[in-house]
Amino acid sequence: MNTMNNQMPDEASFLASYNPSNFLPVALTVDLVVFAVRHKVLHIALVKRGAHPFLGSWALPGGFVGPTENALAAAHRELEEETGLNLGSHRVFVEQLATFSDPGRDPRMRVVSVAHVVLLAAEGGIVPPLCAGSDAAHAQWVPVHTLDTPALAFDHGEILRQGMERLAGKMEYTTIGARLLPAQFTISALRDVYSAVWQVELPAGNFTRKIRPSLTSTGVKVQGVGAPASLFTVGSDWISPPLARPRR
Amino acid sequence: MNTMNNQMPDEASFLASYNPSNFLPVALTVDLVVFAVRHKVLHIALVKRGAHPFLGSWALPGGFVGPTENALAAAHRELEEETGLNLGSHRVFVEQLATFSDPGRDPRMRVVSVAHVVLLAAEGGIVPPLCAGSDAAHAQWVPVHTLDTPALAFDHGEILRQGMERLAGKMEYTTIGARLLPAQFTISALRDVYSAVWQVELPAGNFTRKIRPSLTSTGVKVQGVGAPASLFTVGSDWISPPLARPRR
DNA sequence: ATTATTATTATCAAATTGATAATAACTCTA
DNA sequence: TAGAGTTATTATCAATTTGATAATAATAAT
Repeated sequence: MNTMNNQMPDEASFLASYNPSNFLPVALTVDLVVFAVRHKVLHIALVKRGAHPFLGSWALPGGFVGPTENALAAAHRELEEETGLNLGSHRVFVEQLATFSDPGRDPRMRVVSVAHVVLLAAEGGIVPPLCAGSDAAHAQWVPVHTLDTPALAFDHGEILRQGMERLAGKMEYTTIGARLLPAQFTISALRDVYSAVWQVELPAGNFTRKIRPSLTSTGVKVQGVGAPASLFTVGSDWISPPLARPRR
Repeated sequence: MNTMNNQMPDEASFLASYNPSNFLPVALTVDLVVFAVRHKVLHIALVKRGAHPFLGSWALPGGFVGPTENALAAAHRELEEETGLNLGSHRVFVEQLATFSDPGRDPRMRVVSVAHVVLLAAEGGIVPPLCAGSDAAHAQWVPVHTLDTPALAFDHGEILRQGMERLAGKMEYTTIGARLLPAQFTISALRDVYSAVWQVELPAGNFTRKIRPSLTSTGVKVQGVGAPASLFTVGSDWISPPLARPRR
């Protein structure tokens, strides 16, 4: 078998079969829609751009995918680098959102970005502060529901919109909302997450009745303002039947 | 304003700010999971590879994203080129699935692929035949549920798995299944789509009761083997409350 | 004409829902 | 320390929805 010398003709036939005149290398990046619930308000991590284009505008954190990593690994790495978060000491959840590839989305060159949704667990409503990343950009938590999304840099407003829809939608039929809380949490804290994301108040009694089958009680109780509440962990990733998101 | 000469320093600072040592150009492709229901059986379009690697294996249709098109446009173009389908004369639905970027997914070079789900409408259980594409690869409809997915080329088995999960999942809460049928269809035909995708028989009476609010009757009736059935169009993209997919 | 097949509507007990209240266990404040 | 206020959890119940099954009707096949 000719193992040594078929590498080159192989790649040549590969390119030929795919019509090389249509082939152009692109830069691959990741963009991160990082959510956290601070004091019952849904926030997103944004960086202020320190260079043209969109100098001074808010943008999503992100960066290039390296030659030896996939997009998911790049998302984890950039999360640390751009926000200063120590992933070893925080609960984070990352999932791919969608890829944005319009030829003109970056005015400088062909940049294709794989957007990700990141959920950062808050402890008692407190979220770790963000530090300026490896580039000088200023990073900050910003409330999402009062944000002027069209003012974001590039197509980041549309990415954020899709990220919010993904989070809100998946919270109907999965326990993904618990990723915004510590591993052990009260049902009320989870209900506060739903209120922050869906922007509605859910009746406590019925919420407990419907979410309970997806949770596992630890038996431990914690003191709050009123009666003590049990701590739960996620028992199932699925909520069946799904919670109905009240639509206006 | 220095519009003319800040292009170069701008791009330089862009690259610098993103750590250029981690930057590597990649080839961007699309892969297509093309579904159609033939005679009540869910099929997928596959091409037989005519070159190394994976010579002779089944693979998903796909190809490079051109310099002036986004991934969605490339998906439409490659669908025509690789399967010989005339998009002007068939109902097709295309939506992005996910992006696959593992460094080793193609042994020849760094290829990042944006996978798409494509739904092709069958007319009376008949699906247009596939022709060999612009490259010599042989294209064919293959029943999905009896397919040895791990035997597919590259990571196409995993892409197919995610595509099937997307289709089956979205059919719980949207009328996307109707995209596998002509614009006007009977409730029974739609139920057959659900049976083909979910691999379960759904009771006819209850299915009608639950799907009806999402459909619009045309008033026209068609003759089949039994009683005449009304033709419907999609009235709403959403099914609320969702249909419960029976799980084993 | 009779039988078989299918679409559609109907029926009904069981399960689920939304709304509301009851109860219990705590903190806060005077 | 005795209310008053707050919250978690369970309970209640009428209204709605569900799954199962049947009834009805309209056609083709024999």
